Amino acid sequence: MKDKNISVAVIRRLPKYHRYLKEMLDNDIKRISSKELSKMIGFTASQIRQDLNNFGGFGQQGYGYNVEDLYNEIGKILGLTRNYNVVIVGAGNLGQALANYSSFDKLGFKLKAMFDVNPKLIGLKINNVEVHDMDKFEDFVKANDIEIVYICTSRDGAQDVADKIQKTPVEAIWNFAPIDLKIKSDVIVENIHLIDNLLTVSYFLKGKME
Amino acid sequence: MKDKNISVAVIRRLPKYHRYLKEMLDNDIKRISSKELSKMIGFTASQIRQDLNNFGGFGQQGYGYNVEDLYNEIGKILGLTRNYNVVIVGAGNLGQALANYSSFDKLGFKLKAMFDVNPKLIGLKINNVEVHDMDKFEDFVKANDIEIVYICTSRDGAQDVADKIQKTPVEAIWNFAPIDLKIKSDVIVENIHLIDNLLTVSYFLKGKME
DNA sequence: TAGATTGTTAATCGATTAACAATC
DNA sequence: TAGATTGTTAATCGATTAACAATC
Repeated sequence: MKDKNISVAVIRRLPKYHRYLKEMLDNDIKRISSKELSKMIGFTASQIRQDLNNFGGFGQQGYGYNVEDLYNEIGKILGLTRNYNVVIVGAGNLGQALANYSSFDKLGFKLKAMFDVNPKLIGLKINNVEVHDMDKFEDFVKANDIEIVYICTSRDGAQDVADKIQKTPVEAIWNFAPIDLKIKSDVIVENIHLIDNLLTVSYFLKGKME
Repeated sequence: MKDKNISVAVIRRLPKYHRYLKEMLDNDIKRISSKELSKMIGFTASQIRQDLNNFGGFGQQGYGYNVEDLYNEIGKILGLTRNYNVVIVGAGNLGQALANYSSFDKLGFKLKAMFDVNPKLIGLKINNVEVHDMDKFEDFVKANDIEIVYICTSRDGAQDVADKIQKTPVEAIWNFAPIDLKIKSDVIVENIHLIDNLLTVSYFLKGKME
């Protein structure tokens, strides 16, 4: 399975396929055609077939796709065949919210520790995971094979964290701070820019009003 | 300013322009050319000029763009010239995190109330905003000219909230539940699908490893 | 077998980039 | 004025959709 030259647009649709297939699986739906799936998921049948064929022929002419097989295949493509060690930096409300999401854990994203600079938070246990002093960050991350860091600090703290991360073997950052991190190494960065998203809401709202 | 037939791709870049221009403004940068901005923001100069010209000629040949003017113009395009009344449904960690973000407030998104079904949360005050019983939702929303609802419930509660919303004049939903809401009316829905985003992280991580 | 539906190629559409005349 | 940089048109590139032969 050589995932070469797959466009980002395709990749970003994969989790949605995964989500819908899981739902069908839970509802005991055994097979699905691109046409039926199209109706549910809102992509064209043609696009669905194109998307899936980037990774291999998972379907069968005249039949469609086996839901369970396709679900598993997409899981594999998304890297859900193993666990990932994770830490959260920033143990405020958002960090705590993420620490409490059991769905991340179920998918294999295993939270090993949280970090903060605030003495009031250090020592707390959130969902059985301890909040450590940020001083311990680099050592902990190196000693525990941490691969992904969720950055839940304020805007101002985020770049510092990114700089520290680049001195460790951490492979990926999931960034919630409203800033584009400057990264020299090949660390993967995926951003959740909440404000950017909220501003599109007001944009569309404004359009509706006119 | 008739924002007609502007593609969504353009719209989703606008908040990033807004963010960078704010930063320049804070750093007393008075003017910027598309070429310089390109270097900072990572879009091509050509794309920047194309994007901006969808909304009007904000620049000046031989000079570039006035940072403050452009910042204000983009703010206007994004609908940041007035306040929006907001409520949050779901007063758990995530709801509380959003309630505490002062940046939303500063941009004009004014949180008027929170709602939950959990008796332990009802009556609490988060950042001076009270958590009400979900029973009061419809009445409150109608009586207080609420335009945007942030849905921070679990997956299972979200569609119920969406159904309730459709019985009110609420115009837009910012949805954090991992589900695609079924909406019959023309309510705007903007999703933050955290899991979908996290799965792209594991996808790219997997690609790196190979 | 006949019907259904995929896999895949070709056509279309839209978005990005390049180029340059207009003009500050 | 000369240099710089926009606004805008044209060219290119990539993504989506349509079509249909292959085949289960």
